[in-house]
Amino acid sequence: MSGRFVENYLLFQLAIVSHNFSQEFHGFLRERGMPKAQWRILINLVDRPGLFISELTNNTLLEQSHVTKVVDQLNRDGLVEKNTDAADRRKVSVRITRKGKDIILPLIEEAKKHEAKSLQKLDPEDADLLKRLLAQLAKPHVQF
Amino acid sequence: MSGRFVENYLLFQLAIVSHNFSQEFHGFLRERGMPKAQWRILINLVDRPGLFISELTNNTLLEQSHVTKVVDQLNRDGLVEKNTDAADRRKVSVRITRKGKDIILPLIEEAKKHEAKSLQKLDPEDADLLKRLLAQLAKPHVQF
DNA sequence: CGTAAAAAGATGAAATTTCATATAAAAGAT
DNA sequence: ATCTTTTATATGAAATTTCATCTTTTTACG
Repeated sequence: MSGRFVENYLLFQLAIVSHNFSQEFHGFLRERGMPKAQWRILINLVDRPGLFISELTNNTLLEQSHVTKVVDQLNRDGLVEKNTDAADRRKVSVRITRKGKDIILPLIEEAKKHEAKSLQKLDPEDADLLKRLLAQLAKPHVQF
Repeated sequence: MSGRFVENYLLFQLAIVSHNFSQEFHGFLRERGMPKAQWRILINLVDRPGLFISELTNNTLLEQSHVTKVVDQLNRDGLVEKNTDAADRRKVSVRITRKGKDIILPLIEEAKKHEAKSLQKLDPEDADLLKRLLAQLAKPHVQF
């Protein structure tokens, strides 16, 4: 173990691993004309009845204004539809369309394959362990 | 465990955890006028005799042209200096200056504190385990 | 109620990041 | 040695992403 800060900075190591995997798959997506922001939004919508812009913002690691813009693009392309919420007319509910599903479902299958390949580097128990550790880290937020 | 793809997509969970931690600390850095790209470059330079642009590109998760631009900015601000390599005059060696160190070292102390706080969510053995798993995942690259 | 404060999204300008390509140097091939 | 290819970095335009702010709607409170 080196004395260098950067090599022992666990959160940077986490960023590296995450980034490397993401880049692999995002490159694949880009070739198919799907930027990562669209991907993240669509995989959140695919098996839910609809989410508000604010919920998408919380779940996609994107900025609110960015979500608004990408959702508008997806809407123009017919992959999602927007509806103002009847109960609270400030809120905008975003729902994936059939066309959107037809596009995203095959890509999700590819993502599963990619994930399986990626995790082959770990013993199966270790993969479960990693999942548990990540879940534990994900929960609260450190107040810095 | 839900049947929803996104909640079982380990590599996205990894992205979420990494992003959340990074955002916490990058927010802190931004308040001190240090964008994340500068931070990443400087922590790679701080305890090494000098790195080429290409090495920084490999170690910072940034694009080559982005590294060039940020290094130029750091150079203008006097935090690093650039020198063409004598042996291979295409290469540019980047070295942190005393001023750069004076700025980055206190921030690294803060990063260590932040990391320690973040990892308090895990048992110490689990933190070591996580580190091991990440190291294992970091090594090769899946050919997608 | 009526007004103030808070919350949800939208918007345009500014900043950042990427992409494609240019330049320059080194390495390889004939 | 000359020519070709590859490698390292730089550059400018384009695309993406963020920031600050605006509008609309809801909530809170006197």
